[in-house]
Amino acid sequence: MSVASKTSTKKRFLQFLAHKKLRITSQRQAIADTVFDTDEHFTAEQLLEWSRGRDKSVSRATVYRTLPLLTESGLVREMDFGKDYKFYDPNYAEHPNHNHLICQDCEKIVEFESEKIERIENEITHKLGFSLKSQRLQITGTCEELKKLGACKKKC
Amino acid sequence: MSVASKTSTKKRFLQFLAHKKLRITSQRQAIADTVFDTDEHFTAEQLLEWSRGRDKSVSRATVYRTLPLLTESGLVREMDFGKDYKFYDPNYAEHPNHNHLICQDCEKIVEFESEKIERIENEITHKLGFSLKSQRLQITGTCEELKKLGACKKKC
DNA sequence: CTAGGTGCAAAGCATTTGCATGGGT
DNA sequence: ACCCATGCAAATGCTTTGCACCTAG
Repeated sequence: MSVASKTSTKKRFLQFLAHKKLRITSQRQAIADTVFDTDEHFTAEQLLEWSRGRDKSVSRATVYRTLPLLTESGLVREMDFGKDYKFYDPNYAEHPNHNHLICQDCEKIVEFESEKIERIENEITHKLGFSLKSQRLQITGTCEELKKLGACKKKC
Repeated sequence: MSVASKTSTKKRFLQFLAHKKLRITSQRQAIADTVFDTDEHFTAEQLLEWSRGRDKSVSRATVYRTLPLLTESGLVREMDFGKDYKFYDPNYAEHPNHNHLICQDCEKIVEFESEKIERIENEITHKLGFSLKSQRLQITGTCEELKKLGACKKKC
């Protein structure tokens, strides 16, 4: 994602705060800077660590109190990959319908989009009498081909 | 699901235990009876409660120690609907590729299958250099049509 | 000024685990 | 008999919260 779009995503978050009449504190700015400066999925603990790198005064409590604001704004999405802790994905602002493919060996995560799947999902949802609000598709696989190419960096 | 198929699913679990040279205790039987006697998704706490209805001697620890065996057998699947606790789905023995549609208002859950989506998932996974092992698709929506028909029983 | 925000530490809560006892095989 | 499985209760680890102080607006 471009630097410009990331910057504007951060701006959108600050606007979200303003709209809810919430204060723009230095801690919230450090957290927002961190979140919208990366494409990576992160945990609360990582977000704390990275944010403290920018502003020592960020506490664990503030990180946990800010995460719901981030997801509520629609710019970050909570993800569950079956671990004890949650992951957060900062790429929903630009790609609200993207999906995840996870390698069960090396835990590499690839994001992808599919208009075809979106269309079928809408069809089915409608046929069952619902209106689609959001969707999550998670595929688990093994990156055998990537292994051959030497592109799977970790445990493969 | 028919009574007969549920009975045979339970048998498959007992065979799974035998195959792993694990003991068939009264507690494990009570838990298996409970799990394979329902089509409903359940939590660890519910499973404990229901199992104790059959056998007072079932403890919370045993339930938590049995759940991994159930998922490992492939007959039950761990689900995450974004709550603090996990749900378990006992319908994977018969429909290993089914998906979930959840009403965000009343939390009603509908299961569905789609060959088309399965095909596209396989295509994409292959194109990205992976072999598909499993998939989870979860759609969140509102059951407006069900509301009109009066079929949405809860908060709608 | 002043209500909302923060850090700290304690609390919560689902899940896991150590240990002594019990029961399949 | 052997030793895996169990119940109990304590421990774990992520997340939440109460409280007194602080600070953005």
